[in-house]
Amino acid sequence: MSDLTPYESRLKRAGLRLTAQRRVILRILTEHDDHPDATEIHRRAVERDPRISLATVYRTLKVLEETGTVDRHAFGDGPARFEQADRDHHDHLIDVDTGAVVEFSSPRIEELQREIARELGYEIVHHRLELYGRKLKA
Amino acid sequence: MSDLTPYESRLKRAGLRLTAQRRVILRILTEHDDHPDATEIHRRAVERDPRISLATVYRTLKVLEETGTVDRHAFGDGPARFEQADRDHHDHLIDVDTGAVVEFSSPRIEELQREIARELGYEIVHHRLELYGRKLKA
DNA sequence: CTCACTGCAAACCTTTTGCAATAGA
DNA sequence: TCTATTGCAAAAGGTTTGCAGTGAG
Repeated sequence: MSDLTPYESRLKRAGLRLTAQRRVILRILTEHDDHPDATEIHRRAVERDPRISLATVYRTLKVLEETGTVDRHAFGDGPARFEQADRDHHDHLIDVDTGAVVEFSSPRIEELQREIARELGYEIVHHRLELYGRKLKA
Repeated sequence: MSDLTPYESRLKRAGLRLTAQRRVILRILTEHDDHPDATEIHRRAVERDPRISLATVYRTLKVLEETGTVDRHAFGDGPARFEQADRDHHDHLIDVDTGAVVEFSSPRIEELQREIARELGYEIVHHRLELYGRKLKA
């Protein structure tokens, strides 16, 4: 009851059960900080506990998304990809050749976005900014 | 041979056949300027020519995308949505309550994007900027 | 002891594809 | 005529769901 990670205690606070499967999935999302899709998360999860089904991975990801623990992204048109949510806000640059994801943030752009939305009569709920680029020759 | 719209002659220039189905789909995309998905385009197409299949709509959209005639968007996580490409570049603000799409453009943001990419060692191939917002009380 | 959660398999939704028939050029 | 394009139906890929069984609290 006492050796809970911040993520685990957040689940409990939300009134959700802390199952073995959820523990494993949480650990996968917090240990690496890449952007795996559900299948990849399932693959990693099964290594640690072969009883975890893909359906549970999807259900858990949905729950974690709803409690604000993970962010869901849809880069390009492939499957959704996930990352833990708690860190600083950032956007993504995706290498079109390799699929690599580089994170960045620009307070100036954020500010311009709010400005534009306000001019159009809107308040921003969330946004999506993705740059798709190719590595420059050095 | 002479009464072709700019879009139709562009197809011919690309060495593609100008079929009745493609004419209808082109007309749907140029007449309205909303952002319909493939099913909606098919629905509108069948009103004009019941022989058009959904498969053809998808194939045509792919061809039109490749020739730079339409842009494909993936707002939120639903089906892809399409619009004609030829107009000025712009980004989208999506009303989270109604699904309405407002277009805007910001040269300043574009410039900042290029700047950021360059700093990270990348050249931008394309980008996606979507604001999801809620109408302000007036 | 309860009912939230799980695994399994089937269903779903969007999009793509193989194949034989059709129709632009 | 020649082959790009089409319709149909089946398949593919990602994600969700119904149901009966399991396990966290």
